[in-house]
Amino acid sequence: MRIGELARLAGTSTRALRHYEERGLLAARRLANGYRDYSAADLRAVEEIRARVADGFALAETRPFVECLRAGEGTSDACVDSIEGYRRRIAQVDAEIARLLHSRERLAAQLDTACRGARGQGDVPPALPGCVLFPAAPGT
Amino acid sequence: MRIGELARLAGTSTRALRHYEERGLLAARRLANGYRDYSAADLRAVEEIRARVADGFALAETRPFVECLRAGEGTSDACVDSIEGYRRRIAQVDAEIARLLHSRERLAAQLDTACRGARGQGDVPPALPGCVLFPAAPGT
DNA sequence: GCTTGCCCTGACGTGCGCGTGAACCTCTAG
DNA sequence: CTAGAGGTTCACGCGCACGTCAGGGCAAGC
Repeated sequence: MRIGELARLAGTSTRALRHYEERGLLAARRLANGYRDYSAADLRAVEEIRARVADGFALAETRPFVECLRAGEGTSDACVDSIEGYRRRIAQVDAEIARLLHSRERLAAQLDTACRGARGQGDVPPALPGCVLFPAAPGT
Repeated sequence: MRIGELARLAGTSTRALRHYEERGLLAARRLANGYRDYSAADLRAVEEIRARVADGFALAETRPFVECLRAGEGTSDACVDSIEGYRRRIAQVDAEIARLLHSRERLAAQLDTACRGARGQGDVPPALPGCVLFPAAPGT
């Protein structure tokens, strides 16, 4: 198939596919007229890339998964490198979540004190806008 | 005080302070020789900016807080705009946390199936590296 | 006069995943 | 024959918070 069809099937853009090629993640055969020619395996590769990127992997970090695909024929995360990749990414995600939870606590505290001490610019209504009971962070 | 001292006191760089000025967040008097001259109020303003940025506010979004400082003399979040800012940011943080939690679930599932089905490149030891019991996400 | 340390104003570099033309070629249908 | 849809490479733009030169001036000690 050609680049437009692959882009549609993978739910992305032709520009992205060319970008993957520039980064060495995707190699296309060429037709006689110079057009890129992709196979079903390439579609799998692109889906793999998109899936990893959607979970926060950088493009370069998707390389082991793609190479594993090429080697393993069909399944993606059958390689040892993939396991390391998953673990590292999970650790990053956990760190980020922890950071955001702390940040949320600080923000909620600030909102609280702001609501108590707010004088406003001018008249402040008895019920301050946005100072209602506030739900907790997701996952807590 | 001059820019170097302010940067040290606020724990940031002179470049950052000039950047804040470019963005209209910080206005400095000038000495006869053209050097920037800052006051204690400016230090408070910079601390406010840094605190907001540390909690994920964009530079432009710190403006209401800084203006509130200038108006309110001393306290930061006494203005109505601040409350709106806190609420919006908390909503963003919650959305981001939710996104990361979903991502983490997918990653953990992937890691699990990878650990079960891993063939590896070559010999795979009985205990796969990185396939130990894995802790849950923070805050769950 | 020389060094040293601080300050000044531009203005480009960084990281990253593409978006968005420009200018051109290729195939197909009417 | 011609339009139109799709392909090609090249290369700049973007967002954002600064880092990092480059090329100067100012003040103080020796």
